[in-house]
Amino acid sequence: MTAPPTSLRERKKAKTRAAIREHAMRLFEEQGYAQTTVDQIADAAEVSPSTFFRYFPTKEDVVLIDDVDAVLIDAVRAQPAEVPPVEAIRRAMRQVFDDMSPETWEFERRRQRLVLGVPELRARMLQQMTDAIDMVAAVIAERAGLPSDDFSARVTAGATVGALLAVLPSGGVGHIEGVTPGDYQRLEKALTLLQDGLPLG
Amino acid sequence: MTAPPTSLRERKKAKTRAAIREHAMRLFEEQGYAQTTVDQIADAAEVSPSTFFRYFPTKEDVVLIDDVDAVLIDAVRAQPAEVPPVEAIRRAMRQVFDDMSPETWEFERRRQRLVLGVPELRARMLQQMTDAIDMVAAVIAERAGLPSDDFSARVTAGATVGALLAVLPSGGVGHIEGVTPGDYQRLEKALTLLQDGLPLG
DNA sequence: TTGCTTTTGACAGTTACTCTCATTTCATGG
DNA sequence: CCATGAAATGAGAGTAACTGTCAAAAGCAA
Repeated sequence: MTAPPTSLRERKKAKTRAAIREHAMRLFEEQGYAQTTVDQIADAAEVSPSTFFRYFPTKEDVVLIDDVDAVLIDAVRAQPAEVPPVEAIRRAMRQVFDDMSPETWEFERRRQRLVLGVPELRARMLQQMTDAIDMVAAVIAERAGLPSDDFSARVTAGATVGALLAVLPSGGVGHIEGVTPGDYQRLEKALTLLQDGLPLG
Repeated sequence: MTAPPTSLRERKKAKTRAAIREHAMRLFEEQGYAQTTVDQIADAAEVSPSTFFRYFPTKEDVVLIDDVDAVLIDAVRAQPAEVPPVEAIRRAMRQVFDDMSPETWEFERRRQRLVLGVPELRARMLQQMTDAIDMVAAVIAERAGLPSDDFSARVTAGATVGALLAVLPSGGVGHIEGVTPGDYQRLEKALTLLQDGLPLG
């Protein structure tokens, strides 16, 4: 994915970053998000609290940094032009999920479980999702040769993301396990439903 | 809307609550959300900071308490059973907006402007919106005589809320004015589009 | 007025985050 | 290999959003 860092400095930075993230995730899982303080994370990762904030602007960001979205958008963009929008998104999704290494998959799973379980994180994830709507809308419009802020492209994007969102395991209920293969099937089914026309009117 | 409180105690509480909210909104508008401290709000409303937190669990909640959603859901539920879901939502929306007093409308406008302009608030508003998805899904299912967690009802609800969300003035862009009559027309147009079938495939 | 309950304010403590400054750690040209 | 500049780190002080406790004040009811 990312080009291997050359200098020693870069390598150290990457290591530190990874260490902070790993210990943070572990502690969150062990004791809960709210119960884990930044100081504890810093201690575990053997850095000072100052350094923690140099790597992640907020405690939330440790779990929220997401590199999947961008990849997905690119995959949509790469679909042949004659494929209609929702179908393109579906294919892109399958492609990205299939290409994901088991470790990445596992990591994403842990991340999702955490984020979905903590209301504050959930909220910020939704924010990312609206950003995703913007990007999806732009791609849909682009593929159709429309201006990037085209109204119906936005509505389509919104409906798509909303449909996907509705299918994600919702908080509160209790048994949150992150996105499982079963969830993935539900995601695809939701898109199919949207494509074939909802029972709306 | 709400039954007039009887005892002196109740009246005082309502007054205090209103005062805190009003001063908070004013200060937020004047100096910005982040620049306004809870202490300042408490000072302006002539209560102690302790009291502030007794009335509102967090600083965010001063602007986030929303009583429109519940009304909307009820309005949807009140539509005749033969009206298809998205159409029912559309009618309910029109009804609720039409019934809103000018003061309520103005207040909502100020509130929306604030919320949409501040990322943290925006995020939490989205959280409320997903709760709305849940409720909308339940109503849709209920109207169709399906179990309240029916899959296609959820997808429909998600797509609907997502479409509406996509049409709201997005942050970042700059000129946020809250929901205007123009925005309302856009909301209706989005629903029409969704009903008539999106250019999806 | 006299008790009882609710509301309030003062205060101390925790935690996430910000800023500043001195020290250490790496990179590099000689 | 070393001197010099740049970048990363740690320490510490400060702010602001909360939380919990306790005693004083205000409404209520007899």
